[in-house]
Amino acid sequence: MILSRACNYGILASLYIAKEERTKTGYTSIRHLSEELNISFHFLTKILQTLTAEGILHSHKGPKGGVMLARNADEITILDLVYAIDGEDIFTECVLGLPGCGNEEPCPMHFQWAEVRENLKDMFEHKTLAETAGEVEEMKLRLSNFVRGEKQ
Amino acid sequence: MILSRACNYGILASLYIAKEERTKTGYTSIRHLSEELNISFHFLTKILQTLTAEGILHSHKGPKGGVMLARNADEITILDLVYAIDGEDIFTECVLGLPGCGNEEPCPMHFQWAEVRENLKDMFEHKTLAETAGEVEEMKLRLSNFVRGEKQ
DNA sequence: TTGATTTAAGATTAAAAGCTCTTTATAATC
DNA sequence: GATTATAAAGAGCTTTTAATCTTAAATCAA
Repeated sequence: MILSRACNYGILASLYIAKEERTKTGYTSIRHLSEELNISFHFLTKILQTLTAEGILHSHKGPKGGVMLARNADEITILDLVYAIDGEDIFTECVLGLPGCGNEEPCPMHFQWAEVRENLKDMFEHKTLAETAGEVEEMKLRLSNFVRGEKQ
Repeated sequence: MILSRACNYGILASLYIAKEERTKTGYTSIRHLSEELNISFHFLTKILQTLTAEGILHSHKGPKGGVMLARNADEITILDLVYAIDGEDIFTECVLGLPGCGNEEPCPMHFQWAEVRENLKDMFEHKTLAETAGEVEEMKLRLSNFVRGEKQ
C-alpha cells in the first residue's frame, strides 16, 4: 500500500469533516466519525491527534467537543495530510530502496520513478478538501469502509 | 514504500544476474549475490526461491550451482518480478484503502489515482532486464545497498 | 459542584513484514 | 564412496504497523 492505513483514515475523516462543515458549524465528534466511517474509535483518535498537533485540525474537549478544520477547506490539500501523517518519505525514497539514490548516484529506475512520483505528488497537491468534499457530495462518492449494503 | 523490501532485493539481484550473463554463462551463486549486493543471504535465498517457483529463474544445487535467468533477458520485465514477488495488488488497490473501490463505486481519488497507477505499471512493464542491465553497465549505475565508498 | 461527555495520553496486545538460524536434499569433485 | 558446495525448506526471532484498552484531563450543563 502506498499510504499507511493511518493516513487513509486521516484523509477519509478529514473529507468527512469538510463535507459536514459545508452545512453546519462547530465540532464533529470523533465517536461520530468513527461510526460513520467504520474506523476504530481509539485508532482514529490518535490519528486526529496528530493532525491537531500539526495544526490542520482544532480540537475541543467535553460535551459538544470534537474536531474541526483549523483552516479554510480550500487551504488544506490531501498532500498536507499525507505529509502530516506519513511524512514526506514516499516522495523522496528510492523505488528500489537504495540509500542515497538521487540524481548524482541514480539507481536504474531513478529518473523514470522521479517522474511518476512527481505526478503522484501533484495529484495530492491539487486536491483540496473543499473541492474534494464537494465532489463527494455531488457525485455521491464513497468515503466509508463499509461495503455496499452493509450499513447505509 | 511502494514495493516491499523483498521485491527491491529480487529486482536488484535479477539485474545483477542479467548483467553477469552478458559476459558469462552458467549459474550465479546466491552467496555471491548476497555479498555483492549487501543483502542477507538467507533472506535473498527465499526471495529467489519464489522467482524460481514462478519460472523466472532456474536454480541448481551443489557446487557450481546457483541461479540463472530462465528466459532471455529481453523477455523478462521488472513488472514480471513485481507480480511474482508482491503480486498485482499495488496495481488494483484503492489509494485510500476502501474495499471494492472501482469505476462503479469510486472513492474521491479513484480516477486520478488510476491514471498515476497506470503510468507506474507502464514504467515497470517497459523496463526489461536486458535493457536495464545494459544501462547499469554503460552508465555505471548503482545496484548495491552499499553507500558510496563503503565497499563499492 | 457534581456528573456526563468528550479528547489526550500512554500502556498493552495483535498482526504483518523483515530477517535469521538450522536442518535437509542434491550435486560436483576428489 | 567421502567430502564439500550449494539451494530448499521450515522454524523461529525481531521490528514495525495496526489496533485496543485504560486512565487522565478538560469542558459543559444541570
